[in-house]
Amino acid sequence: MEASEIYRCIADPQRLRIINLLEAGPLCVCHMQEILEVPQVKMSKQLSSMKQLGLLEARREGTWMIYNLVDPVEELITANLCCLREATCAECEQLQRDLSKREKLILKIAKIENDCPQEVCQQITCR
Amino acid sequence: MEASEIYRCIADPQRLRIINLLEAGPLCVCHMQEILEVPQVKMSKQLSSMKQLGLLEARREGTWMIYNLVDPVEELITANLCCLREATCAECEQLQRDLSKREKLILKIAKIENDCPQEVCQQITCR
DNA sequence: ACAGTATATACTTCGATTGGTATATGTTTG
DNA sequence: CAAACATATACCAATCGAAGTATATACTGT
Repeated sequence: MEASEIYRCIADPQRLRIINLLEAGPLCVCHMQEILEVPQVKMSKQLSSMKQLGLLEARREGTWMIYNLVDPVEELITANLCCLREATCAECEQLQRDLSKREKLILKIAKIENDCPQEVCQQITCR
Repeated sequence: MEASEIYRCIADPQRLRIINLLEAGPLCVCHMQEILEVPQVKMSKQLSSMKQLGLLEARREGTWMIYNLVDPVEELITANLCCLREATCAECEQLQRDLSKREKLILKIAKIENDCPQEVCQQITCR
C-alpha cells in the first residue's frame, strides 16, 4: 500500500476515528455507529472504502458485520496512532473520548442480555 | 494545526516530496523544481498552500525565494518522515532518490560560480 | 413464506481540489 | 528605464470526493 493512500484515508477525521477504534479491537458496524454518532450510510461507505483499500476486513456473524484492521497493521497506521494519542489537538482528544466510549459500551453489552450485538460481540470485542 | 490538515497535505506525493526535501534544509524554488522536475506553476501553488497552512515559511533573497519548514517542525511530520525513510514502498524510495539528488545539486552549486542560486543558497543550504 | 433487523449499494448533487494557460509582481543588471 | 529572471496569482476546465435519499441484500425468528 502506498503511503499517500494511507494518508488520504486518515486525512478524514471520521475515518481516522474508525481506525482508532478498531485498533483497540474488532467492532460491529452498529457499535461504531453508536460511538461515532454518524448516519448508517456514511459509516457503511467509509468502511467499504477502507476495506477496498486493504486496510480493513470484515466477516459476518448473523446479521452483523464485524470489522477489524487487517493484520499485520500498517506501520504508518501504528506509528500515527501512537503519535496522536500523545498529542493535544482537538482531533486527538476526540480519539481519546472515542476510546472511553468504547470501553463503556463494551461493559454495557457484556451485561445486558439480548442487546443487539451481545452474543456476537461479547467474546470477540472484549479480548 | 489539526492532524487532518497535515495528513491532507502529505497525502499528495508531490507535497510530501517537498517536505522531505525541506526537512534536510532550506531550498529555493528553482532548486526544488530541478529536483522534482515539476512545472513552475504547480510548484509555486503547492508551496503557497503549505505556507498558508503554516507548515512552511519563505524569505526573499534577491530574486529567489528560500523556503523552509517552520520551526519547530510538527511532530507528525517528523514522525512520518522518520517512518517513511525506513519503509520500502515506491513513494518512499522516491524520497530517498530526491535526497540524493539534493546532495548532488548542493555540491554542484557550491562549485560553479554564478550559477543561479550560488551566492544565495551556498551558505544557506549547506548548513 | 413473511416480517424485522443490520448492512450495503445505486444514483444524484454539490463543493473542493487539481492542472493548465496566461499574466502579473518583484528584483537585479546594464 | 528596459530587459531578463524568479516567482506568484487569476482564471478556467476537468475531475474527485462527500453527503443524502432511496432501495437492495443478507440473515434471523416466527
